[in-house]
Amino acid sequence: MTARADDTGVLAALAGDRSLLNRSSTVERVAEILRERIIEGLLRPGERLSEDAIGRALGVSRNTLRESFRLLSHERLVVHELNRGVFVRTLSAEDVTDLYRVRKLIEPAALDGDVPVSEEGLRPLRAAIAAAANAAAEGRGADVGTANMRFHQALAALAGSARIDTIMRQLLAELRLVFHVMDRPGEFHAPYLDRNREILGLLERGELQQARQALLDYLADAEARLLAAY
Amino acid sequence: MTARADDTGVLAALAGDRSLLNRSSTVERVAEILRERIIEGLLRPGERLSEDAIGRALGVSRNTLRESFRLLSHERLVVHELNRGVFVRTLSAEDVTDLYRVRKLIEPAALDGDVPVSEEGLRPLRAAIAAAANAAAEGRGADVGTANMRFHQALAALAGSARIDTIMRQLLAELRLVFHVMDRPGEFHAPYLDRNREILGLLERGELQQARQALLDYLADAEARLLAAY
DNA sequence: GCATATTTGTCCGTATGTATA
DNA sequence: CTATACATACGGACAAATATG
Repeated sequence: MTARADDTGVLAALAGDRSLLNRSSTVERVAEILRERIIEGLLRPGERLSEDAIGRALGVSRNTLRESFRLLSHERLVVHELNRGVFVRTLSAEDVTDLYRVRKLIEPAALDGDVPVSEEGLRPLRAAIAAAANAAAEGRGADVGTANMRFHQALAALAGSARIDTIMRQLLAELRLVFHVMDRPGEFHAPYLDRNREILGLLERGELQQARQALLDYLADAEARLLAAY
Repeated sequence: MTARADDTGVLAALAGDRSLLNRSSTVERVAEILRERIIEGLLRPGERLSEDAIGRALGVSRNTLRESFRLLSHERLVVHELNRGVFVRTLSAEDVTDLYRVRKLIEPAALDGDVPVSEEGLRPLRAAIAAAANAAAEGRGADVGTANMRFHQALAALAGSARIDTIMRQLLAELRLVFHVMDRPGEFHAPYLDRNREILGLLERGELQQARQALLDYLADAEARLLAAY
């Protein structure tokens, strides 16, 4: 932070917020900020996002902010109601069912091949497990969830498809919205660390079919627990 | 649904004109117009969409138009290049491969169950076949393609998932971009009318596994022919 | 149910930065 | 390198819809 402050500080002073290094538009950066706030639960489901208030808070014009809103609405993180504004999405039990229907389709498919998972494929899986273990040891429940999702993102990535990666990323972002209407979102993920570890172990030993079955069990269990909370 | 109908049903009846009678915003209507133009090939891959020219042509302000562009860029139909504008997307051979990777994942999955396809599920499939046959008989090649895609959209819909429907719709829209860089897009679809008919026949007879295999053959064949054209 | 205040939807003008002929 | 065209972003305006007292 201190090291970067020198570099970006000068550029930021000269070129406003848009530095030469940062090749993204204000619209995209604002969308990124809001996306993060929503995913972290700082902006809670059902909450209205006021153009005036948020535009003022972030120091951007209404027009710019509205473009960001359009991006987020396309990601299903917010809903846009005509003449009423945008609201953080509130998911229904049917949404949960549907999200898991797609997860059960996409994630196991990544393990359908007969060839063992490559070392490059395993690395992000191990990293996610390690991050989850650390977060759990330090009692950071929310971070356990984040690492957990990174594990499953990495699982889907084994399919080697850019579009599947995108689909999976959006599914997991939506799923975050579910956690934020639960009582104790932090506790939800804890039990799954071991199950993910088991899946990873099976993958390392090349037992793809068992890994696939363990994954299916995991998904069925997680879905059932989420639905029970609704 | 029925339990909530008392609360939301009344409200929906009063305020629901929004979703039924009409009333999408200008932004969405403009996006819809552009989406159609792109899908039909009137706006060709690589073409730049000038804010000024299109805004003037459609009679909307640049701010409104830019919001529409954001939606389309999120659908991958256009690419947004910073400070250069938006362009109709041009797909690569890798894109084709990736699109079919996802198709091969999603479409056969809709036939994975053991239960025969319901009558409601078969109806849109038959309608699509009939539309394709009509278009073929009248030499409307482009419409054969449209009907063909509707058939596969209906196939994916058998999964009963709103999100899969959306994913499929976007995949097929992207795929249209591929056809528009080919020499004779109209001719591409003609041979597949019979194959779709075959799939439908197998589904009607409840032979799901054979239908699934025929579908996989279809997809492999279509992918190969598209890649050959690249 | 009404009158008022607030907020969104849309358009316009403009200043600045960026890309390109 | 300059000139030109264009995108980016801002702020103001006003009508229309919605929320509030």
